[in-house]
Amino acid sequence: MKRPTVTIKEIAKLLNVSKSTVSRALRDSSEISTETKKRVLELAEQLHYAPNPIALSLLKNKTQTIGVIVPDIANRFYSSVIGGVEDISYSRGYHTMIYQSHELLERELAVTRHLALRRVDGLVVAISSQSEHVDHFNDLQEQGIPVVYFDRVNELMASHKVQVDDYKGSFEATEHLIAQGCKRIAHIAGPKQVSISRNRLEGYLDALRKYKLEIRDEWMLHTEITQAGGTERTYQLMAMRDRPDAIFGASERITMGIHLALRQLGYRMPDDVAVVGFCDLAMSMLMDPPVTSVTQPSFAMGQQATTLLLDLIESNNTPVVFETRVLPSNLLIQGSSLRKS
Amino acid sequence: MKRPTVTIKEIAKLLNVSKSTVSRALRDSSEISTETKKRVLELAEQLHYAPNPIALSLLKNKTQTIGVIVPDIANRFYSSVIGGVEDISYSRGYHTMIYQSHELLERELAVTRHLALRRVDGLVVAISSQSEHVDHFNDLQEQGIPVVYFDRVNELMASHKVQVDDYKGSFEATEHLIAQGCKRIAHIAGPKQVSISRNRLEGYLDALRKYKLEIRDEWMLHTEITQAGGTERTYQLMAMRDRPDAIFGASERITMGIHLALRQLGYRMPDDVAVVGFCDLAMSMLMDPPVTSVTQPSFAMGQQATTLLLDLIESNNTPVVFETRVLPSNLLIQGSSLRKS
DNA sequence: CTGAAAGCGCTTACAG
DNA sequence: CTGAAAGCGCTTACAG
Repeated sequence: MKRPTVTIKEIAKLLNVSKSTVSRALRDSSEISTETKKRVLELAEQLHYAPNPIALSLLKNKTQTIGVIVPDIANRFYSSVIGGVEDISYSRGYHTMIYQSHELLERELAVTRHLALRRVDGLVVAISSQSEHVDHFNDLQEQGIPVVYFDRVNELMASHKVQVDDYKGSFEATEHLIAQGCKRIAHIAGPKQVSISRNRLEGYLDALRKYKLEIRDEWMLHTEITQAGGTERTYQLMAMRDRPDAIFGASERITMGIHLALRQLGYRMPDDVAVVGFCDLAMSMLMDPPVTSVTQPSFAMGQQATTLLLDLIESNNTPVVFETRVLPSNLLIQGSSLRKS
Repeated sequence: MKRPTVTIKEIAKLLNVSKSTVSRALRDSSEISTETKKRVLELAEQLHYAPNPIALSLLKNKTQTIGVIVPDIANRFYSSVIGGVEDISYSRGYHTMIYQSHELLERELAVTRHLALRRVDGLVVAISSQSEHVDHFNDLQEQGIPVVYFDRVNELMASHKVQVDDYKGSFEATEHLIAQGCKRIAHIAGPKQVSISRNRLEGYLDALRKYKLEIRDEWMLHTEITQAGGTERTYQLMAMRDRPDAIFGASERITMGIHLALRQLGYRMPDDVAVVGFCDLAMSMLMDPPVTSVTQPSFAMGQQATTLLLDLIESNNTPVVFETRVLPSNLLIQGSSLRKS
C-alpha cells in the first residue's frame, strides 16, 4: 500500500541525466540549458516531486522551522501570541512547532534539548515561572540557535525581548481604582521570581504612593498563576478585619479566581469590591459583571518577537546590541470597577 | 561563538577506531568488546555526545515524532486533549508537534503536506469544520503515516476514531431540561457538515420526541462554532413571537454566546430561559449563573487516541479492522438550568 | 571483535 | 552546459 516517495535519483534515471543536473534544474540554476530545465520541471511536476526537507536539514543544518515554548497553550494570552508567531513565520516561509513547558523547568529543559537536536532555526520563548536562570537558552544561542523572549523577561537573557508595559498598565489600573473612590486597594500578584509580577507590583505601589493611599503588606499577596490561587487569596483578603474595597489581579487566571470568590462570598462588584485584572478582552466580557482589564497586544507581541527572531536567523552576524521592545497595554474599563457616581 | 556539535566521527578519531565501531558501541551492540564499549561510552559522555536525530530520520524514515492537528489551540477542549496526547507520547518516548488548522481546509492541507515531508511517524487529528472529505489524510496513510481521528469523525475516515457519546449527552441534556419543566426547547447547533453537530441534533430531537414535546424548525438553528454565532442566534430566537423557554448550545463557544446574549437582553437564567451547553467544567463555573454542561473526557480522549496511534505506528502491519471508541459524556447540572421547584 | 563500503536524499565545488 | 565525487551524520550488511 505504501506509495514510495519520488526522489531526485528517479527523475535523473528517467531522464537519463545526472542527479546533479536534476538538482540544479530544480533550483533554476543559470548553468542549465532551458531545454533540460523544462524536461526536469515537467517530470517533477508530473511525479509530484517535493524535496525531502530532512535531507536538506542534514546538509544545511537548517530546518526552516522555528519553535515556540509557552507555559500553557490553553491560556488565551499565549494562544493569541502563538497566532501572531504563526502569522509572521508562515508568511516568511517558516514552520512553527509549538511546545508547552507546563510551568515546569524540567519540561522546559527537555523541550530545549529536543529542539536543539532537531535543529530548529530559532526559538520564541516565554519561560516557565519555575525558571530562575536561562542558561539552557544561552547555551542554545552559543550553538547558533537564536532565541527571542517575550512576556516573561529578565536581565539574564542575552537577546531580544518583547514585553508589555506592565508597570504602566498596573499603575493606570490602580489609578483608575483610586479615581473610583477606592481607598483600600489590595493586589494579588504572581510568583515573586517572575519579573512581570514584580513590575506589576511596583506599578501598583507607585500609584498608591502618588495618591498617598495606605500601603499594607497584608494586602499584597503572592500566589501561583492559577484561578484557584486567586480564589484562595480573595478568601484570605475578605476574611480580614480590615477588608479591601478593591482587588487588583495580576493575571487573567488570578482575576477569574477573584471574581468567582467574590460571587461565592456574596459581594457585589463594583460597589462592595471593585475588581481590575490583566485579562483578555473576550474573557473579561463573559464575566458578569465584565471585568475591567489591562489588555495586552498579544497577537502583536507574537508578530514582533517572530520578526526579530527571523531577522536574527537570516542575518549571519550576531547584533552588537539586543533590543527590548515594550508594547503599550490598554486599560479597558468595565462594570467590575465602574461605579456610578 | 558557535560551539560545534560532537559527532561519531570525532569520537572515532580521538579513540583511533572506526565510525562503525563507535556507532555499535553506542548502541550497545553485542559484537563489541566490553573494553572498547567502555572507552567509547566514557568519551561520549564527557563530550556530551547526542546522536543527530535528523541523520537518523533520513536513514530510517522515522522521526519519533507525532503531530497533532486541531482547529484551535485556544479552545479548552482541544488544549486539554493535547495534554492527554503529550502525556502518552512523552511517556512512550515520542515528541509531539502541535498544529492548528484555524478551521480552514487550506491550512489543514498545508500542515498535512508539511508533516508528510517532515516524516512524522503519525498524526492525531480533529478535522476542520470546513473539511468535508479526508482524502489528504487517506493519502498520508497510504504513504505509511497512520492517522487517528478524534472529536470530529465521519464515515470516510479509514482509521481508528475516538469520540464522545454526543448523541447520548445531547439526549440527556434535553431530558434534563424537560424534567425542569421546560416546554419550548431550542437548540443552537454547529455547522451541518460536522458530524458531531448532527449527532447532537439527533439526541435533542429524540428526547423531544420521547416526551412528545413540540418540535419546531425555527427553534433548531445552525451556526459557526463561535461565540458570536451563539449570540446572534439567541437574538434571533428571543425575537420570535413564540420564544423558547430553554436553549441548548451545541458547543462551548456557542453556549458562551447564548449566555452573554441572554444577559444583554435582560433575561434571567434559569427562570426565564434555562441554558445547557457542551462546556468545559472550569469554563462553565466562571459564568454567572454557572452553566449546566455536558462535559467531555477530553484528556482521556487525547490519551486514548495517542495510544491507538502509537500502537499503529509500532506494529508494522495494518490492522484488519479499525476501532471506534466512544467515551461517555457527563451531565453536570448547574444554576443555569436548575429551577427551584 | 573491528573496519571499509554503501547508502538515506540532497547540494556543490571541481573537472571537463 | 553536464557529470562524477565528496560530504552532511548515521547505520548496517559484508568481509576479515
